[in-house]
Amino acid sequence: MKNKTDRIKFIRQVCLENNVSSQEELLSILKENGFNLTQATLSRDLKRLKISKTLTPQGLYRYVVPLSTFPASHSSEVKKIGVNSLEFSGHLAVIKTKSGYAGGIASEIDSSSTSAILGTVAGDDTIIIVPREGFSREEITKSLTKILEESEH
Amino acid sequence: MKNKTDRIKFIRQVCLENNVSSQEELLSILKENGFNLTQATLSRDLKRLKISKTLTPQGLYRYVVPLSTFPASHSSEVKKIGVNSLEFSGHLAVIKTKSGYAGGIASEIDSSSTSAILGTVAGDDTIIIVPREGFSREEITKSLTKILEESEH
DNA sequence: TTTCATAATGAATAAATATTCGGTTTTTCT
DNA sequence: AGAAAAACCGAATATTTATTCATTATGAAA
Repeated sequence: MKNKTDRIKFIRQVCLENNVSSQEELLSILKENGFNLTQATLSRDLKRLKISKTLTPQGLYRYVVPLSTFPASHSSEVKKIGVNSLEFSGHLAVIKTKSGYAGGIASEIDSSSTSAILGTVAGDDTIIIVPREGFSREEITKSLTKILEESEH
Repeated sequence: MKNKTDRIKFIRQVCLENNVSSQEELLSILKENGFNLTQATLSRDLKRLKISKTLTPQGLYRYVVPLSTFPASHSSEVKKIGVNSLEFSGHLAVIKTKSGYAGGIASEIDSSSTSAILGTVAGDDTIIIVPREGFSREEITKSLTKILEESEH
């Protein structure tokens, strides 16, 4: 019996690589691969992954993985080298960095694809961060902290 | 009694402007506006429009109109290569692109001289778009869709 | 106009998906 | 460790959505 993390990853993988069109179908694939669960759990997993059924241009149904989902992890409290400050203005967040660091750090943020952050643009020592609507400053801060920690090793 | 074409247009409009989360809800909006139909027909209409229920980052369900089904001046259904998504946050719009494409696409937007868009800045895979005051999200979406389609040949 | 084909639609139903409920396990906090 | 809280999950169920079936409208061709 495999654990939840593996299952979630596997579901994501299957939806990326195959053309799954219903939960029943996905469920049987999962069972073939040794994951034992019910449709109820699968429905919840899909919700966690924000995977939803959409229509292809051909009019077929298909589960698609949004770009912004990622496997979560835990945090301590280290701070990224090069980052000087994080401050909010209106609904934007701004990170000030050492000169020349902005681009590199911004791309780490981009590649983390946390759902809290819609996108970033960087100058030389400044990163403008556009949060997704509905996320609080606290949530944004948490996400950023986590990202900047994780990239530290 | 209004006709099918009007109804379809209206459905798209409502899904763009409101946060509809079920067919029942949409149905009652339609009825309030003089459209008389059943859930069966609505389901078919949504399928025609390729509108599907997706999950917001907050975990709420919502019907969304795909970028590619907007009525364009030239109705090529082609979506701009490199563009992954368009989303709004506050009064800004953000386009996510394939890595490295943001600059090129942003300059196409800049040179389009649409009155709806004040300016853009681009990172590596993100374009932040600053709309002109007084333009709705829908108008911005339409403008962008048109620009990205037109630049396709 | 009549005929034939096609599209549109609603009622009923099937199919698919989300959630509630209760029990269990896991994590967190002291 | 032990209590409290939170996460997890299946069974059953509620809800939501797609489709089938039958009927009526629409339109094109003879």
